[in-house]
Amino acid sequence: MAQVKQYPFDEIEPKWQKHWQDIKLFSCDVSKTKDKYYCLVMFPYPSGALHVGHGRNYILGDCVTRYKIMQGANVLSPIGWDAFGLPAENTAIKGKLHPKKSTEDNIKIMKKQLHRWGIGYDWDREITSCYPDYYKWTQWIFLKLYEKRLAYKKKAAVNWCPSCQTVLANEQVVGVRCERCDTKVGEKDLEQWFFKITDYAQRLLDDISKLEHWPERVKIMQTNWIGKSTGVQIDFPVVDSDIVLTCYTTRVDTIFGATYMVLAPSHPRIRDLIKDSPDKEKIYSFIKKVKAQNKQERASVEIEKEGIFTQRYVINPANKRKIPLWLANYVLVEYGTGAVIAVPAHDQRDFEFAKKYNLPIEIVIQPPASSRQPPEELEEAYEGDGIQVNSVQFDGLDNRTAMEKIADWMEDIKIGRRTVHFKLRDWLISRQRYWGAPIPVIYCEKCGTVPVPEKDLPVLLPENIKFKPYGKSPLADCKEFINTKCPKCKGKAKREIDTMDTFVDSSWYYLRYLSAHDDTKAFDSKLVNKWLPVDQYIGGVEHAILHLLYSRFIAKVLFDLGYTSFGEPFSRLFTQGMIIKNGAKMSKSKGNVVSPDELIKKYGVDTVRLYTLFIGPPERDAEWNDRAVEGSYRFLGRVWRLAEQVKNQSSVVSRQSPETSHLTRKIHQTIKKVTDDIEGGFKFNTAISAIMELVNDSYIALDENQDPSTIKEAAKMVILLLSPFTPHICEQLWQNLGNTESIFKQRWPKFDKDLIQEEQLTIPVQINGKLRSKVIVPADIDEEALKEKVFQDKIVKKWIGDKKYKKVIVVPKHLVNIVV
RNA sequence: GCCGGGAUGCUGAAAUUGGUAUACAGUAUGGAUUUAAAAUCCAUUGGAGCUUAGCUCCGUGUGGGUUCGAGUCCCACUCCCGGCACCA
Repeated sequence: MAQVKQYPFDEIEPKWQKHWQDIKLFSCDVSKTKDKYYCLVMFPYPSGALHVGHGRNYILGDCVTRYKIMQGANVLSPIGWDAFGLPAENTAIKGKLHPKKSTEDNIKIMKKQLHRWGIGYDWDREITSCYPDYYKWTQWIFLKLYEKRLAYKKKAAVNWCPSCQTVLANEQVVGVRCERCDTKVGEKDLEQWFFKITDYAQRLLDDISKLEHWPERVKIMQTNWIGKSTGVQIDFPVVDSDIVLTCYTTRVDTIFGATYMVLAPSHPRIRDLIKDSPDKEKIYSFIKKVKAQNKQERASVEIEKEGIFTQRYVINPANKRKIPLWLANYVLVEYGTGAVIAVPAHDQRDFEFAKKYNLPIEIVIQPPASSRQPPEELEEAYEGDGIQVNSVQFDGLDNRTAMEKIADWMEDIKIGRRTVHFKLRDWLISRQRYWGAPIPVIYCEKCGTVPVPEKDLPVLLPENIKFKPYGKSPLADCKEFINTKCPKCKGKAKREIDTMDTFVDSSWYYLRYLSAHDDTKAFDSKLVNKWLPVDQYIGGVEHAILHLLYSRFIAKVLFDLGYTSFGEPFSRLFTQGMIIKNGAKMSKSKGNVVSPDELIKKYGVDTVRLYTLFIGPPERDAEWNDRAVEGSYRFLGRVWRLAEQVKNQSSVVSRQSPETSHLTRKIHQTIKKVTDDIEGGFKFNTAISAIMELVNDSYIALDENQDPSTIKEAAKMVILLLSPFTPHICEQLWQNLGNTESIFKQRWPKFDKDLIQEEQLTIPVQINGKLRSKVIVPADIDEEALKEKVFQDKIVKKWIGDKKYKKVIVVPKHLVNIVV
């Protein structure tokens, strides 16, 4: 336990935090765009007190901000609150505290914490998404999408969370459970508002390649989420009927091997197809059985494939063959057309199904000769490439070529057409909830759906409301809200009672910061075009898909509407890892939350910041270790004492050392290392270890009574280099060294190229690849001189003896290897 | 199953991207200082062996390969963590 204070952190921290406020260190004049730098952290949801895991995000952002300020950039570092959302409403239902109140309380707590952490923001630009001056413009965004026909309403089977009493987007269901409250999700049919993000699927996919400075893993996740596939839609006429069933396949080369067709049990045409079937009852009970298994359950377990014959046949238009029509549980109605053409020889699922129900298997792609088998001996489907067989005019082609030729042929004779398919689905934005931005739409008996005119925004959320544990949205009972006049005919009309998904709020907030209090428009196009895209966006990897994809989508819509001149909102993205405690993500429910407040009280905030940064590479998850915090605390004590010592020595007249000392070189090497580590991508952990080395070397120099002015210079550099990480102690020490201006008005130090190399090098000498000796040589030695030196070495002579060497490999400045 | 990421001391982790593996910390042990403790400072802290001022081998999940030289590159595999999942 640290019972003796290393340095008076409790005095200096509040002092400097106040000072930064007084000199308005972080307020940004956005009219000046020279050297602009927009550093953005994902705005937090006000959930209550922050833990050290949250802290990582803000500390990283703060380090970048302070570093860039010292680089001379005009830095915009804003903050706000993603303040709408379910938890506040759930609290209201349980605790009778109004969401507005609880949200404001939480914001107060978190704001205090951010200040206490010493995180620098331009607080004049603070935004809160649940206030009318913000959500007015969220509603405006909705109207713009509506005008562009990118917002539409449709009835859809949606995920229904019985606990939250709200609809969840497919994307928000985790396993079979609600992302937020972990309740098992059911299904319900409702009229819902959607944003047509699928219209942008291709562009969202294409532009991923423009995101040079995004983590590879995030780009891959988004690519997979959009899930593009190209294939062919083929029409299959049903025998003795005028129904035509359309199938989608990505393997049109296997079409001649189709031996049956399968429909999803909820395919819309089933009723028509089986209305005269003798097995009608059996089929209906099968459908009922499959529908009882919800989608997630069907997917999560490797359940047995089951199916039933419909007693109907379809014609394969490629070869006019009559094939049976089945229903099966492994086909999903949500994907493709809900109808699958089954090729058991070349699709494993079809293969298993065919084996079970004794359906024929026919090979149409011949694998390499070695692995050929007759169909009845196959143990699994062959899904690889090969040569076409049994495919009439396409026999002998390789299947990749055949795929194109067959598609051409089908388009020619009009039995099929090429199509592109995306997994991405439209963004469901309706929430049957109170605590969100009301959807600005009015329903009139005469005029139908009428958008609220822009001049009537915002549609205010009524504050006097009753909260009910279940049932309809609280807005449904609020007559003053619902009853209104039609903007068109002035007749009686009702308001939409759904509110918007909070991802809508967060899909455009980064534009609002530039003109946070402008009540005439959502954002200032001129400013936004100068300041965007965001130079550095920092947030948790959990937002890798939803938030980041929606923001990209909205940015593109606003670009298309001519409001902005950029198609991508964030040019550089950093996703930090989670802080783990006892092997799990910190959460209140798991009871493993580490509160920063106590640690800050005990060690000071700089220690907590330093440890958070030193714990490991920021993009990786890291296990929090309370005891290890003390190491960071001790280090800051060492820095403090070093600065105190050089301060006292400052009066000593420095004697010029004839040669550049080791410490001088170390200073410049450290400046280079720290600068490179920050620029090269958030490698704060190694930057800090380099500073630690410089401190250690300074103490050694002190012990050896080396030139005090050099040691003082080293201490000065330690303070400067450390200042983005531990700003409070650095400010104080900077002042102690006799400076009157804030350290953040200082320029980031530059290193001297000539001094970053050692004057002497220790070159390892290998013989046949094994380390045998080391020679010390001048740093600027040339290859020949180095060789000579090596062969004079006693140990080398001993190893080689009289033997002739075959060759000598010299890696300049690195090593010499002699092959004997 | 597929797609990502990873595996290095007792622990968190470094390694100039193919060039002295384990930097910087943490932990532990011993010592100095102290009436005592805390704090501070010093030493040791991958393994084995030896003829122990030191030296020699082995050692980066496993097995192979390329190379003068591999934690790093190639092939095959095992395990762990994320994401997706009967996607036609």
